[in-house]
Amino acid sequence: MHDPLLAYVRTLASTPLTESEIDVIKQVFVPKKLRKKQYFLQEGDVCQFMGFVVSGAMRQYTVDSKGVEHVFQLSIENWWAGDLESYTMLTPSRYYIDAWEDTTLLTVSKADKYELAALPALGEAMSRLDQRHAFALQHRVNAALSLSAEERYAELARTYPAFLQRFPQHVIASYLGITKETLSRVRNLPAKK
Amino acid sequence: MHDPLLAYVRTLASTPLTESEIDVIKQVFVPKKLRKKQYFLQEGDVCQFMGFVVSGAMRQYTVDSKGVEHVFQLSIENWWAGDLESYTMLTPSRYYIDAWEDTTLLTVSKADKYELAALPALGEAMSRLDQRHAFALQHRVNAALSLSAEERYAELARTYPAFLQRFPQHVIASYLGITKETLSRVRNLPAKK
DNA sequence: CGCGGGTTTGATGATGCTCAAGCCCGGTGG
DNA sequence: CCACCGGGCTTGAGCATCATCAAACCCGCG
Repeated sequence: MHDPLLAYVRTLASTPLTESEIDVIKQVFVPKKLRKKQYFLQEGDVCQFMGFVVSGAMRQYTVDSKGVEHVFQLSIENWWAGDLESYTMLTPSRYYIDAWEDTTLLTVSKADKYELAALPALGEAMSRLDQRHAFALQHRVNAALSLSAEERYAELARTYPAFLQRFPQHVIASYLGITKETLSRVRNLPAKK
Repeated sequence: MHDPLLAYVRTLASTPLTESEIDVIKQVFVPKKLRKKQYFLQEGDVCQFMGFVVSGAMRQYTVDSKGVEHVFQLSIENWWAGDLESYTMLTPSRYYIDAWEDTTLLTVSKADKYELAALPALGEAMSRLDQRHAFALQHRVNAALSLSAEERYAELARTYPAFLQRFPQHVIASYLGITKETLSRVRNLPAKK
């Protein structure tokens, strides 16, 4: 059950995990199953848990005043799900998070996460994780501000091709900040060149 | 010289700073002055220092294949300057960073930053800093993907009004991902309502 | 067979970009 | 002192990109 998470943590840590560290991880990460379409978080709630995706696929999005969904984050195996800001600041979230497929998560509360951070190897792993997260966001800001729809799609296809297999186009389109019609055209035009 | 930085760190830490912590900070943060237009970092270089802005204003931007500048980050007093990804991964940066006004920085190397992180109060402060940074990026991704030019400008004016005083409109426009002409129109239209 | 979810295609329109011109204003040098 | 220049801001006309709305299609499934 916890194996994918342990493997993941090992890629982040600079030292091998000790037995006791492995025990703590198994203890604080509690499994949770979500059915397709089931909510993990709803707007207005405080995000009490971060979830490591063991299997399945999830979607994090806002709903604007016109009722349109704006996908902010997609998560598949070996990614995280949760609203980090709500989780760390204990503020109500602006996001919905739900399962796009039946999904298995390993969830950890904020208090337990502090316990983890106290262990040297895991504290280091977590700060690396936060860094990676920040870098990914940095790239997305860049892409969103300075690339066209076609370029953004090409970049996604290059960087995270797995997403394209797992989510339908209208979800991908929203993630890219464009409409499904535009995505459809952008995908088909290059084929005709 | 270091007072603004110490005050800033105190807002991040949960415990008062000890004498020895203050000493370490004064030791590892070395002052640097930049003249207007002077580079702090150039594309292709590895970012060796992060800089805390004591006075002045700085600009971080990429230059695309057509020679157009895309402003990614603006920094004034009590903000940081530097390419965090290049700094932590030791990879060549895609950014230029230069001084928009004459600027005084307190710079810290990566090695010295690790020394700081080892002290409990400062390690905590730094991880909070990283978190804040991530939250700000998260908001920007949202804004870039789901708001119009007018809405993005309004949000900036609300969130960081100080920027509007310190940078000319064409710089603000680039930061928002729009052209200076569009920004000019967006600013003047609401006035006529 | 019909239905729901997803994708495609077309017509139209809004938003924002490009290119070009003109204005304002604060230097700087004759 | 004034003429000029550069940087910044504005305005306008035309255009590209992308959104919207609507219709049709496709296909897996009850």
